[in-house]
Parts: sequence; C-alpha cells; structure tokens
Amino acid sequence: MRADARSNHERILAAARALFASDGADTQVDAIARRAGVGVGTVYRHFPDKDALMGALVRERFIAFNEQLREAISKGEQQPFAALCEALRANSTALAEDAGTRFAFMRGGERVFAHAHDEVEEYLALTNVLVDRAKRAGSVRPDFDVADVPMLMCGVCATIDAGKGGAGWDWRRHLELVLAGMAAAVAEPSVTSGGTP
Amino acid sequence: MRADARSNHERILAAARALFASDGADTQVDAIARRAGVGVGTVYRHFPDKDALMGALVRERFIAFNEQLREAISKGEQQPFAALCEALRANSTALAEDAGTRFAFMRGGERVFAHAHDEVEEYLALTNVLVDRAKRAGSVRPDFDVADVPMLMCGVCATIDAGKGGAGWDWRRHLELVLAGMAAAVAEPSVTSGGTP
DNA sequence: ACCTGAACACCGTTCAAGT
DNA sequence: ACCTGAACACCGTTCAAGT
Repeated sequence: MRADARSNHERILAAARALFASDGADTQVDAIARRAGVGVGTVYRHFPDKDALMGALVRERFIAFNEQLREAISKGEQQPFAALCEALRANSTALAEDAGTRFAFMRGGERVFAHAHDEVEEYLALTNVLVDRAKRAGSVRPDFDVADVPMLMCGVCATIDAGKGGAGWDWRRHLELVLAGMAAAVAEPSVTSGGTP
Repeated sequence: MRADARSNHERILAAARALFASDGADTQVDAIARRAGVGVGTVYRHFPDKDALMGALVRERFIAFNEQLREAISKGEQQPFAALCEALRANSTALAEDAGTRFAFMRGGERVFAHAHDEVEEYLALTNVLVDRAKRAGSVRPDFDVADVPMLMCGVCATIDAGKGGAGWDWRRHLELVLAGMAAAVAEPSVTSGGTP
C-alpha cells in the first residue's frame, strides 16, 4: 500500500471514531471524509460501506482487548479469579473511554462483527484460559461458561452508553454486580430454584 | 377522537411494532403506513416523527411492566426476594416476545424514553416496593439500589437482541446471573475489594 | 494506483388539495 | 376533523474524470 494511502486509511478511521463518538447515528460519511481531509470516494475505496468502517473499529478494539487479556494471563497465575476480574475491568475501562467504538459495538449488527471474526475467536480462547483457571480454583460457579463473558460484557457496554445519556447509571457498579454473580458464592434458594434449569 | 382516527392510531402502532420487529433499522415510515392501510401523512398526523412512534411502543411496554409489578407486589408478601425475581422474569419474558418494542428500547435514545417519562417513574416506584421488602428481609445486598434494576435490565435487553442474532446467547442465563449478583450472598474477597468503593 | 466530487437513489418529512 | 400522496430535503453510494 502506498504511503499516502496508508495515511488516508488511518485518518479515515480516526475521523470515524471521533465522529461516531460525538454525532452517533447522525454521523455522515461526508463528514468523516471532510474531517479526514479526503473525498467521499476515498472513504469508499478503503471501506466498502459504513458497516466496514464500524467493523474496522470493532476489530481494533478486540486486538486491544486481547492484549489486555494476555497481560492478565501472564500476571495472574496465583490469583486466577482476581486476574479474570482485572481483565474484564481493563476491557470495560477501555471501552468506556472510546465512545466511537461503543457506537459500533451497539449499533452494528452481525455484519459489523463479521469484520472482527478472527479477533473475537481469539478473545474467547484467551478469556477461556482465565475462566478455566478460576473454575479449577473453585472461585467461579462450576456452570459458568466462557460464552457468558461476552454476553455479560454486552450488557455492561449497554450500560456505559445509556449511563452517559442522562440516566446516570454507573457501569462500574453493573460490572461489579456481574462479577459477584460469576463468583462461586452461595446463592439464595429462591434464585437457583426459579431459573432456567 | 373520531372512531376512524382511533382505529388508525392503533393500526399504525401495531404496524410499527410488527415492522420494527422484522425489519429493524430498515423499517420505513412508508411501509408502516402501507401496512396500517393509511397514507404517510396520517402517520405523521398521529405521531410527530419516528421517535414518537418508538416512544409510544416504549410507553405501552412500561404500562404492561407496571401491571406485572403490581401483581408481584400483591402476591409476594411472604417471599419478597422470590417476588422481585419473578417480576423481573415476567418483565424480561414480555420483552423477549416483543422484538418491535425491543428495537425501540435499544435504538431509541433519550428522546424516545421521554415519551414514557411518567410510566418510567411509576416503574421505579413499584420496583422500589419489591426491592425494599427484599432488603428488609436481608435477601438482597444492602448496597443495592432501585436504580440498579433498569441498569441491569438494560443489559438483559441487549442480550435478548444480540442472542437472537446468531450469537446464541441465552438471556435467561444472563438474568439468573444478575439475580445471583443482587442476592445477599457472601462474595469472594477479590471481588469486593477490587471494584469502585 | 489512488483520489475527487458531482450525480444518483433512497427515505424521512411536509403541505396543498381532498373528504 | 381527518386523510392522501406528490414533492422536497437529506444522506449513502457510485462512477467518470483527474493525478
């Protein structure tokens, strides 16, 4: 790729992240092109459509998530559950600081996540290392599954977004309640008896 | 309101719910009008814009939520935590069966929820009755707050939607983990020490 | 190879004319 | 009072012309 093309590629992504963050659903491709200092056609040369732009943001985020997970894996051998919690806190904090990517997470559908397929697979594999260790140590409920992690994190992400919008919710609280639910604590009879078997 | 106008009003809402459910973000106002058997202008006569249409769906849903809460309040005097859990399960199940309203919940912003302001207030007041009873009974963590309920339910709603879209997530599982986190269980030291104070 | 931006297509919203 | 739908405005995407 030519040097100017690579520079355009990066500037378009940065512009998209900034504008999705500030304008959300009102973000226009024209505005992204203008902010990146290129013509609209150039945006479409680098990213086939708006979904691909959002997909690229999601992909970058998962690459960063995976880096944080690798760090937790290498540092947290002695306290597996604490390591898992710290990794999820680190992931959430990063997401909380990146409203543009959050927009892509929440508003992009399957088509958007498809652009990050490999990175999501790696995310699950790395998370599984942490979950598995914690389960062996007996500090996570035995019926907990790796697939529960993105499910619960999707909920935290929804709270981050809604929380900034006037509702005044605290995603850190949401995350801590979720971590408490993961822990191998003695749940009340009424909880464990009432749910899906 | 004239009888034909009231009938149109209801048919437009039903058409919107059905089309938001099947077409999501691709739902066109023209299509809603066609399905309701009216002209576009009539849609705009009843609902000033698309947000108002979504807001009406949200409003109807909260009215139904509140009915379910009142039922749980009147039936669950003896087992306050079980009553709270049952109410949240009933709310979630209703939402899981109404993809059109879910779309409005997730994609509508503050402007959409503003159309249901009073109903949301009542929802919080009714939920507080259940939470308060359970806290007095010692079965919900003492630091739990009513405002945590919509926050956590927002997460469950995100899972319902994402779960139907190929990810294969089970919102019932999400809800049960959330209920376990609400319970006054003995959390691991590593959880309680690491979060926001 | 890559870039540009005018032109096209699509859809939310309005409003003059109708009952 | 309420309804209709053609017309307008706006924005995602394309593509012929340029470097």
